[in-house]
Parts: sequence; C-alpha cells; structure tokens
Amino acid sequence: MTLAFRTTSATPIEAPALLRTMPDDGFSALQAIGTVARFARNATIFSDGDDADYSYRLISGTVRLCKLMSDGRRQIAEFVAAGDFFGLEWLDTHAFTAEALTDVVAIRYSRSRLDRLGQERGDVQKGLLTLLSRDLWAAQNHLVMLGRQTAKERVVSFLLALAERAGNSGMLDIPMSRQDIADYLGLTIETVCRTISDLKRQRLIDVPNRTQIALRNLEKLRDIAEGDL
Amino acid sequence: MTLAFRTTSATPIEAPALLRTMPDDGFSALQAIGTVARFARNATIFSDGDDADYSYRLISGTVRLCKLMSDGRRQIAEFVAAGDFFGLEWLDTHAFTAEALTDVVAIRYSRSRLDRLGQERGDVQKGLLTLLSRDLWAAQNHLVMLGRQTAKERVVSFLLALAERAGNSGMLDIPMSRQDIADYLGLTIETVCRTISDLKRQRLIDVPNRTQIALRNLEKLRDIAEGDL
DNA sequence: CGTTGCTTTGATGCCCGTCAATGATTGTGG
DNA sequence: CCACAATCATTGACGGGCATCAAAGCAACG
Repeated sequence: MTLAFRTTSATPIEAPALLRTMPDDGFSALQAIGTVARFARNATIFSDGDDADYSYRLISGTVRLCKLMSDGRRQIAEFVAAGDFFGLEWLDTHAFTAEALTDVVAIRYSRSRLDRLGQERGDVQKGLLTLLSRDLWAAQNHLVMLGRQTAKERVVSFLLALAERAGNSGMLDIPMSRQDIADYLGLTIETVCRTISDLKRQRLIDVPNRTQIALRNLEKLRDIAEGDL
Repeated sequence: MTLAFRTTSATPIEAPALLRTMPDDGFSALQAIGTVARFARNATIFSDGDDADYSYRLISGTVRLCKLMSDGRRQIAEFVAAGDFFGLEWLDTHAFTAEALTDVVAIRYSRSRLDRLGQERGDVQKGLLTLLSRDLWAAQNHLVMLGRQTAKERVVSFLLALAERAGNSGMLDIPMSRQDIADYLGLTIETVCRTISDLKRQRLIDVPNRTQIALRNLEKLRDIAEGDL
C-alpha cells in the first residue's frame, strides 16, 4: 500500500505544501521510535558540526536552519514548519545549526534506531529518500533566488512561498524577524524593510503589524517574483 | 547502444574522487543494473521538469546542473566530476537540467530498477541516502556563498574547491567557461574575469591559459575565502 | 514610564552589473 | 596553410542597486 504523490505543480519555484510530509506508510512505522522533545524560543536544537545522533520532526512552532561564517555573517538555509522533518543526516555530523524561532515541540528520532528501522523496512527508507529529495529540490530553488534574483523578487518570492505553505489564505503570519528574513534572502535588514514598505506603498500588500502581512494582489506579486518588474 | 557495465579494480576513476563515490558494498550491487550512455559536448542529458526515469554516474568528462528562469537568467547548482552521481531523484521529475560540458561517458540507472534494488538491499538504499546527504551538504555551503560572500571570496572559494577535488595539485584544469563559472557563483562574466585578473596581479595565482590556473599561495587564498580580505 | 530590542526611514558610498570595445583563441572553408 | 568568421575572454567607463552608517519610531516588559 504505497501512497502515490501528486506533483502537479506547473511553476518550478513554489513547493506544493502537501509535499512536505512523510508518505503515510513510512510515517506510521516511525511513530514507534520517536520521543517528544521541547525547546524554548531561541534555544539551539543542534549545532553545525555536532554528531548527527538525532533527527527531528516538528510538531509545533518554527525552527530555522542556518550556517554561520567565522566573522558572524549568517545564512539561513530553511525555515521549518509544523509537519516538516529536519536534521535528517547520513553523514557523521550535522551540516547546519537548528534554532527554535518560537517555543517548539518536536519528535526526536535517534539516528541508530532510524538506521535499523530503515534496514528492516524498505518503504521507510524510501520515504526518507523522498524527504531528502525534497530538501534538495528546495535548496536548488533557493540557489536561484540568491544567485539570480533582485531584492524585490526575493522578498516577493518569499511572501508567496509563505502563502503557499499557509494554504493561500489572504493573511500571512510571519513568525520570523526581519533579520531572519534578511538572512534567508541574502540581504540586509534595511533592504528587506524598504522593499516591504515599497510593496505597501504600491498597495500590493498590507502590513497591519510586524507579524502579519496580507497579500492584496497575488497576480501582480507573481509577476514581480518572475521578473516582470 | 546499451552495453553491460562491469567494473574491476581497474576502473578509470581517480583516487581523489573516492570521497564522492558510493560506499563500496552498495556500489558493487549497482553494477548489475547500469548501462553505458554517451553524450556529446553541449548535449542535454535531461531537462528540468522531465520525468525522473534515469539517474547517472559520471565516468568521464564534466556535467553542469543548472536551472533557468523564464527570462534566461541561469544558475548552475553544481559541476559534476568523474565518479559523481547525478540526477538521483525520488520525486516524479528532475529538479534541474543536466548538460554535458565536455564529451561525456556515464552509467545510466533506471529509476524503477534502482527502486527495486533498493527495496531488496537496505545497504544500497542507505548508500543512496548518503549520496543525497552529501548533495544537500554541498548545496547548503553553496547557499552561504551566494547569500553572504563577496565576489572575490566566491571566486577564491571556487578555485580552492576545484583544488580540493583535484587533490590539491598546484595546477588546476578548468573545464568550464568563464560564463559557467559566473553562473555558478551568481556573478557576471566580467566580474569573474576582473577578479581573476586581480588575483593574478597580486601574484596569488598564475593563468597560463583559459583552461588552467595555478594557485601560488594557498594560505593567503584561504584567508581571502574566509573573509580576512 | 523608562528601558530594551526590533523596525523603519534617511543619507551616502561602493561593489558589482551594464554597456561597449578590444584582444585572444578556435574552427572553417578556400 | 592561410584568411576569415565566430566564439570566448578581457579591459574600460559608467551607473544603479544594495550595503553601510546613523537616527528616529514603535512595541513589549519590568
């Protein structure tokens, strides 16, 4: 009983929200080996270079995965939402730092038990391959954004991706700070602020407060993200 | 056209490529299901969005993995060297386009046979997880480069990474064009050229011709890559 | 209410992109 | 083998987009 995935996304830039969960068959097998872990806002869940002893699935809250340069420059690779797995790793050490953006509840899986389960159950291991494939797919879109998009395109793409995750509701919750957004987009906080203010001035979005943004003109915003100014 | 692939210890794959190969147990099992495929310089091996029916392991030559935006902007995600796998995919479609940078010989594995083998042999599937983990690890370092490094840091990091792959020999072979390098680094061709010329002027590298660069001062170059100007 | 941390806006400058021209190398046909 | 074209690489001039530096606004907290 293998559950089929539907990938009918026409646009290569956005992730279908459904794709972020584990295939159902593999997932149920995982329940047996996970334990609950809680982290306070701003806690470090694991650090870049740590032994990759545990992987996680996020139940509630938001997590950021980031890398730091020696002089303090920071790049956020991904924001993890409820339902997502993170820290899945088949090398010896974690490739990035995971930090709780809010208070967080997650399920923790030990690497060794995950390995053993994988050896016993091909469907579980295949599910893990699918999860990694998705992460890689996301990272590659992120590369295009950082390498080839303008500041405005990046900010709009980011908002549209959040909307996609949230199920395209008009009002978006923004759990991360402006600095976090800047570090995800490879910009400065000032550029992020100014770009958001521009979009507000053009009536493309509303910003009632720091943690909420409403998209008022999806069509125009999609054009901007694609580069049609 | 499809010849059986057999490998003895006399594979034409160099030692430095070892780090990027499949763990040995899993690798030998793969030999049974691969067939040889050849591609001419500039040929497209598969395209972004194609059904992910095949994965590959590169035997000789170089391949670039890239994504195109609708208006022609291009981002290269990775350069594939001999020994590397590429196009490993557990979603329905390929996430990027693979193009032959030179004439290329590769082993092609059908997705369905790879899947079947994976279900039968846990060690093979685990090897595939390791390969994907490495790709993800590489992509995340690439994100830092594109998001947070200056042009000079990017070019130097790129040269050092090439040196690493080549086993730290003094003289590097540069199989890709300046435009390819620019598209990998998220820069323009002019910036790449100017940066290389600067390094030459500072006696940090020699550039006898377009396809070769010699690193003259690894220590200083490493400092530059880290941001210590 | 004052403090603290985050956000927003303004002024200025520089890195890198754009546009343009020249040089170098490779490939092709006479 | 040379002439010519085509492609790629390099260098220069210039401008813009984004970073940097600085200050003011705003919300949460004791």
